Amino acid sequence: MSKLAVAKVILPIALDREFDYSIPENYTVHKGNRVLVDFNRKKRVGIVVGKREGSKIVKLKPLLDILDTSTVLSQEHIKFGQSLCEKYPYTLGEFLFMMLPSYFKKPRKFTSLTKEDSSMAKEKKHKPKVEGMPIFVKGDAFADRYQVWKEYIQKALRGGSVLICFPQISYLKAAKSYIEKDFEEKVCVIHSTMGEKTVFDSWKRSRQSSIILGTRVAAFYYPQDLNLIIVDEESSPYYLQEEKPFHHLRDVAFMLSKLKGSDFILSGDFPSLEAYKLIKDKRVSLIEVNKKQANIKVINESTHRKGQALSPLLAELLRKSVEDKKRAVVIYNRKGFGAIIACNVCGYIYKCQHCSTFLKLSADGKAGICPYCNHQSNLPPLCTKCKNGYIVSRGLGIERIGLFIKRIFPEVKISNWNKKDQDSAIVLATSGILSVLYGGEVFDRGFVLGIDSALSRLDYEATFNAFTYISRLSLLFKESLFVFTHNIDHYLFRAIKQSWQEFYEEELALRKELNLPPYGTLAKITMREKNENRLLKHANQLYNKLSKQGFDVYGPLKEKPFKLRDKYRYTVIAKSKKDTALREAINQDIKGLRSSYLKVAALIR
DNA sequence: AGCACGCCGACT
DNA sequence: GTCGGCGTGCTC
Repeated sequence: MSKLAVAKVILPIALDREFDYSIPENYTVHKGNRVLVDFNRKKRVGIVVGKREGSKIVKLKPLLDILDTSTVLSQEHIKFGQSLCEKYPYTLGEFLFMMLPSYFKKPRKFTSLTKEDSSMAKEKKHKPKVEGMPIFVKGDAFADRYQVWKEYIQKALRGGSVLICFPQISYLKAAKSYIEKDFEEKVCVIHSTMGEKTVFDSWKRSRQSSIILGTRVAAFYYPQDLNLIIVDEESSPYYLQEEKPFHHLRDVAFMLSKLKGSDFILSGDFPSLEAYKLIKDKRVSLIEVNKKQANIKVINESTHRKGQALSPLLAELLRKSVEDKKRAVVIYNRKGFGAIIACNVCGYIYKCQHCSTFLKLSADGKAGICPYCNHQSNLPPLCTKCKNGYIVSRGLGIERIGLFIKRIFPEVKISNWNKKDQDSAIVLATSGILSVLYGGEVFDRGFVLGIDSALSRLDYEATFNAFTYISRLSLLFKESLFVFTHNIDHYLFRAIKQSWQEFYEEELALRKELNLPPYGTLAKITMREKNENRLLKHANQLYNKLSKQGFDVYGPLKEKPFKLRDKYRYTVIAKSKKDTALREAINQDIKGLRSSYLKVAALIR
């Protein structure tokens, strides 16, 4: 065997394998460098994760180019990627390329700009952590939580950088204005809608002693001198990435803080059950600031017919609010006029050609648009079925509710929450209004509609999510929040009158009994393919495999929507007390199922 | 994952 | 003939 210098290269594909390439004699390569290689007759950007002498492969291709003069990913980044692979059934290639701004995914040369950059390569040890245990900062308003963080941020900045994650861009923007008042020159913003060049510039700026404000993608771009991680609105469902590589930011941030030895702060108005359990088990300490007394009133509508234009009880309460000269907010969590489009004569409902979904009216009102695949279809002037009627938007959206209200109160000023009209007596809102919690704006009375449909979802987190949704909304109102339901016996409506801890304890007990997270591990495996029957066969196969291995298995269940972009989708759910056993089994089982027509994705938590 | 290659049934 | 769906194997 010749003593040939060989680089082990990882490529951004769903193959958990490294590929050997020979290093030409005049090249110097380091671990963490990006390189250009010929892979399967195509030029691709890869990352060098190791070197060796010689290879088992006889016909090695050479590296075509070294793209970085300084290492873009440290050894520690690679290690972090490897630990992510252990936790989630995805490849090192998929995770490593998440740690790089997309600017680096193209074969662009990158030259180290400042001498500070070289500190990345040296991987020097940074300051030891300040706190012992992670903390949870619980506070209703962002401003209150931030006051607690501030001291930690100042301390951490002395020896390095701070990463603060927000679930949504609207929250991030609201928080940015606060934080910039204190740390203006240090703030860098990174989120996924920013555009390649802007992310790249922020990434460069954030390599040393900065405060990175970002959405969940920013955690993967962490700098070498990271000293403190803060996850705000920690219980937000936006932290769960529902496409591959699936992950939950809370877990990713936790792993990162352990790896870096950095301080860790979870924060929010209401913790997730996962965080609450950590607090309960004394693995996270709780700091509670400025608790507001919520005033929630449940309105029983069970004596009224469902589907009425506007609930008479709501109309009555709104009239009273207007009379009392109070500012009322009507909250319904669906944007636009309605959910579907249909013929006004024969009632035919228009569906997407590629999905089992109903089309909704596009924003300009001229086309039918699929809410899942975004496919647009032109609307015929007359209904294609009966050739007799017009196509109209049907179903309920916040704008239609607004029309109903306008009809009852023609002289009252009504506006949308995100418009500037600050003096409206009635404000229309979707859940987006929660971002004003960051600004601290307060209305008088709130009216929540449509909570029943959130509760009817087949989802073990539905009640918990509805609880935090209502509790959070209640913080916006000086007087009270009215919640309308046809389902008054649901335990949620008893729970929201108790203290949050009581509800959390009850919900935890339920999870424990059912072996659900945070007590057990839950895996949701979704499979999709064009042929419905064959897909069902495959889904049953997976079901049998998992149940033979002794896991609690459910399904196959039809995903919603069942057909998406011309592919049918089934889900199999598996539960286990043994976390690693389940993860390993799924890793194995889905490998055996992969083929060119069957796509498998697994969400494990 | 992507893609080339090869097999086979369907159809102008 | 040839087009397209789909199984298999390979990537340093």
